[in-house]
Amino acid sequence: MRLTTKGRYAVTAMLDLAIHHGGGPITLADIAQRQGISLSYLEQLFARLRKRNLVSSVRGPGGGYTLGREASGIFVAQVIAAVDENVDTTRCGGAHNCQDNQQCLTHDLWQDLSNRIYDYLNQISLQDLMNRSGVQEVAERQENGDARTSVSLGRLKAESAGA
Amino acid sequence: MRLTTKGRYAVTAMLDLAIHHGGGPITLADIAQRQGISLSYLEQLFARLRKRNLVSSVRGPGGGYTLGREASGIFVAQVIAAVDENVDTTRCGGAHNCQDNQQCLTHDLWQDLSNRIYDYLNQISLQDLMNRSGVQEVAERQENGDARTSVSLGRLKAESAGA
DNA sequence: TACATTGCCGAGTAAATTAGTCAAGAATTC
DNA sequence: GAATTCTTGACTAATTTACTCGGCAATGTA
Repeated sequence: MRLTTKGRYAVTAMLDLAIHHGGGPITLADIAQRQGISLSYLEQLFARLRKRNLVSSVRGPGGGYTLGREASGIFVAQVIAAVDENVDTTRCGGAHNCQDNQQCLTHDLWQDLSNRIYDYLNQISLQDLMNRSGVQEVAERQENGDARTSVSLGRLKAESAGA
Repeated sequence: MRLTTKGRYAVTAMLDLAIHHGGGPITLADIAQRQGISLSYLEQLFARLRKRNLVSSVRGPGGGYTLGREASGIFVAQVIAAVDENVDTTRCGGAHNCQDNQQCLTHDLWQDLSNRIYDYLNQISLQDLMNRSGVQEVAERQENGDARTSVSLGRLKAESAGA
């Protein structure tokens, strides 16, 4: 399993979406501001999330993104896989041609590890994350705007969000 | 836990060392040839492994590397940590300042995952890997030279190894 | 003592990836 | 028709990876 900031950003953004779910679509600008992620970068990530039906979008004023299905049916592994495409730790990507068309010495080790990481992350849903102790507190702090100091706002123009 | 080819190379090389242990030091040139890793790159990795006392070296003709301690006392996590320095999946490296000096929304998730991966890899020794079913077969194939076709030999000059 | 062998070290580098920016356009609502 | 929001694609700076290259240091053997 490749674990990069790309995947982290995606999971964080999806969790933000899950937390603010219910009151209509959420704009990427909001997520960008709350989570301190560049808007343009989020756009790229959400393009991939949308292809996998993990989110659905509404255009126009009042538009934004909503979860593609309920939070309990979206798993962390799916989110990471959507943005990282490459989801294993082997050199060969599951094939056995890591070295000169043969299996390398440590192939099985990485294969096992990949499976374990995947299984772990594939059992944690966004709903599970929401229920965790720390998450609600952090979310509330973010809504109060306490964490929007040094955020890179990208091409965000109006700060009409009040706050 | 950062899992890159760098760490994979290191573990593979260490396992090669463990397999060929007992008959005096092993040269990096041998490992490079058997495992299809660039010699100069191996030198860099082994410099770090040596700093952590995972290997010890002997200079001069007949010299090379030996394991720093017995194979059952060297764990995969230690090898990866030695070459990758950065051994966690959080953005902040265990501190809680992932976002504007505050903890980001998914901090705990990555922290948990890091711990799990670490625990898993920290319980697997080189000896364990040697005992695995596939490893011996692959090692034998490599010793017969079956896998030295398209290897990049780096600055290896003489092929006096006689195959 | 010469020299061949091996490790040791630091600088440099091409390719890939990450983490973005920028600009234009399409759908939708007011 | 104007503002808002998603959609798409091209481009780019910084970083990391996976090396290469060259020279020096230690050591064994002739």
